[in-house]
Amino acid sequence: MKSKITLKELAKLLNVSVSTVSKALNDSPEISPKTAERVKELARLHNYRPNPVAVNLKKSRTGTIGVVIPNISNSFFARVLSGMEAEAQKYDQQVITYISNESLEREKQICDMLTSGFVDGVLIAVSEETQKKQEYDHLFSLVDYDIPVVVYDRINIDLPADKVGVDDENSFYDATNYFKSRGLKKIGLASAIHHVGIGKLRIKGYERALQDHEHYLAKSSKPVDLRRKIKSLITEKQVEALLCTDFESTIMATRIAYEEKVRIPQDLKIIGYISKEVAEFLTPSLSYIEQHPREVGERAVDLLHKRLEAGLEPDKFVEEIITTSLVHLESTRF
Amino acid sequence: MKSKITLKELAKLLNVSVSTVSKALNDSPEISPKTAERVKELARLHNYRPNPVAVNLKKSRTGTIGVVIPNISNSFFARVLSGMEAEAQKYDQQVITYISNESLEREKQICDMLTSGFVDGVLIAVSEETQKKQEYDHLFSLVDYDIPVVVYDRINIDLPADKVGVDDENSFYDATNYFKSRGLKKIGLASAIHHVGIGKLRIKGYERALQDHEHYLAKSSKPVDLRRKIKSLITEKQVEALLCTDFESTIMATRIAYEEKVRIPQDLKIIGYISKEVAEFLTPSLSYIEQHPREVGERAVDLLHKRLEAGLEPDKFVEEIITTSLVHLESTRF
DNA sequence: CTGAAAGCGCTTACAG
DNA sequence: CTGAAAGCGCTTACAG
Repeated sequence: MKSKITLKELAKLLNVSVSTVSKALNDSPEISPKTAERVKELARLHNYRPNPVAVNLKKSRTGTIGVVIPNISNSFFARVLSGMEAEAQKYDQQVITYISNESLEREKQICDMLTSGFVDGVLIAVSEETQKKQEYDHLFSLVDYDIPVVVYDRINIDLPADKVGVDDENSFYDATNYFKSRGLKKIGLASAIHHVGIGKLRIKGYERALQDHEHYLAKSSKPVDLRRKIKSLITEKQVEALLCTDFESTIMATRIAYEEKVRIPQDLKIIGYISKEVAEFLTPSLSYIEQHPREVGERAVDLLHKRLEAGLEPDKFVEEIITTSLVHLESTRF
Repeated sequence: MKSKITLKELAKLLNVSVSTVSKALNDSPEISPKTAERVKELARLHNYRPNPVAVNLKKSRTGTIGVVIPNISNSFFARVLSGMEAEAQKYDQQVITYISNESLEREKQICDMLTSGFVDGVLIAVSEETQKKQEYDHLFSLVDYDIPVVVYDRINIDLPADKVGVDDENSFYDATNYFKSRGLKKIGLASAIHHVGIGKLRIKGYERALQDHEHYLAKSSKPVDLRRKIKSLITEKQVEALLCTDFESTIMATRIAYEEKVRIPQDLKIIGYISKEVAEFLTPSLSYIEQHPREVGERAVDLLHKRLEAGLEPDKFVEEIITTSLVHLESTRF
């Protein structure tokens, strides 16, 4: 049972003052090499670690950053968090996690907590409900309290904050163009999330690339309807390729293709928005849009760090867009 | 731009001492109702919130709990975290998240950090590598530093700590018996995680229930091998039911059944260890073992809280097992 | 080069 | 009922 040793105790053991010990351990040039060595020696022996709470109080900071996540079961956000955690370690910041469960009410509670000084800065992806109701007062109050905020992923919101987003629109613009460039004419899109921001953007990218061609859309948040619509696209319209904006529509499309004996990729190419793990695992393996969630997390932490270190111009906010990649597996083989 | 007001400033405005303000805000009986009201009034007006770092320093605590997660992309752990976060809020504790990525090295680093006083207690599921190498020194050092530890999920480890686990063995024992009770004779099991603790337990439950019957096992961590073995079980051995210990084997089994025109549930019943979201979404929907991850998280936080409040007997550790439920969807319809 | 002092923002015995 | 003082464990001007 080791008990934590303090600066004061260390000082007593060494017969020097607390200030000397503190300076020695912090490599202050004021201290003689000899004393410094003595101090460090004993500190090492006792495995001394400064009490972070005391250090933070002294430095008027918390040493933590608050991360607000709408839905942790979504593996995209889970990976973003992972990137944040790794990057925060580099800056010796601890990550405090808050989960809003896509609820505006919960998000308000969280922001209220955050304004009382638990964290040095906040990384947030706003909840769906918040987006829908466009109620941003609680976010502005963070800003009012001088707490730096970085908005990540769901950046379509008018807030004086730095932002890190994913290039949703271009991902499907490029994917659609890829199919066009390979000579495909009938390119369809399936979506179970056409009503939310990222869904809209992906669809927009598809439509922008396809403005001169015919569109083939299967959109519904109701599984039964979506299934019917996708089936129609595959069997009646006989689309040659299908872009799927989300996990549900992707899995459904592959399943329907299989049931209808439409071969992937021979008769139908598919690109989905699913995670690498699932994509590689399916039969055939599924080409997917890689969003680089870890990078989103890392960049968000970096931006916050720069902001905290005053490395960014005040009142001028940065917006970073992480470019997606199209990863080709079996389902897009020509 | 509101700037945070301090006790001292509040005291000056009110012409009373800092102690009086502090006591008034903490509802000390020492303070006259009149003063208390005056103080609270002004505090409300300025939206005063005590600086948590200062309060924590004074109270010799951190106000945070550290959660170590092996793999946040695993939706089980994501949900556990969600439960922890919700429960921690109730106790006004902040959750600091650390992700070990199943790496012993990383886990050691994390534990090293944690011993220097960032948190009041630790909730940990040890990494796979740690389990395999059975190197637990870093965990013992947490205990040595008097940091209460609660081990969750992967509790098969000899550490003086409270534990919250899932009843992996019984889940498959019960599931197997369910099939037996319905008169099935050829009950198989597929696993891509037969080499790790939870996989072993699930298989053990299956074997215990089936001791007098023949076993039908398909185990491999290599997709190609696993696929071959599952296919053999389904087509050659013609098992009537299949228990799958993990996501990979579950998806693979349904796929193979479909390819081989083995109908689910008519010819083959399946129970898998997959999340509700995926289970309900598949065609047909898949019966699954619900592990109640949120509850695991909640109970872990509760235990830690009790331990911190000295509500648990010292040197006597609690082990809680969360009972799983078998959720019947279409794949087990008789 | 070393140390006494002030202070980060609180809480809490203790004196009056 | 109120306030001065000590202290949580540090850091950092400042004096010597």
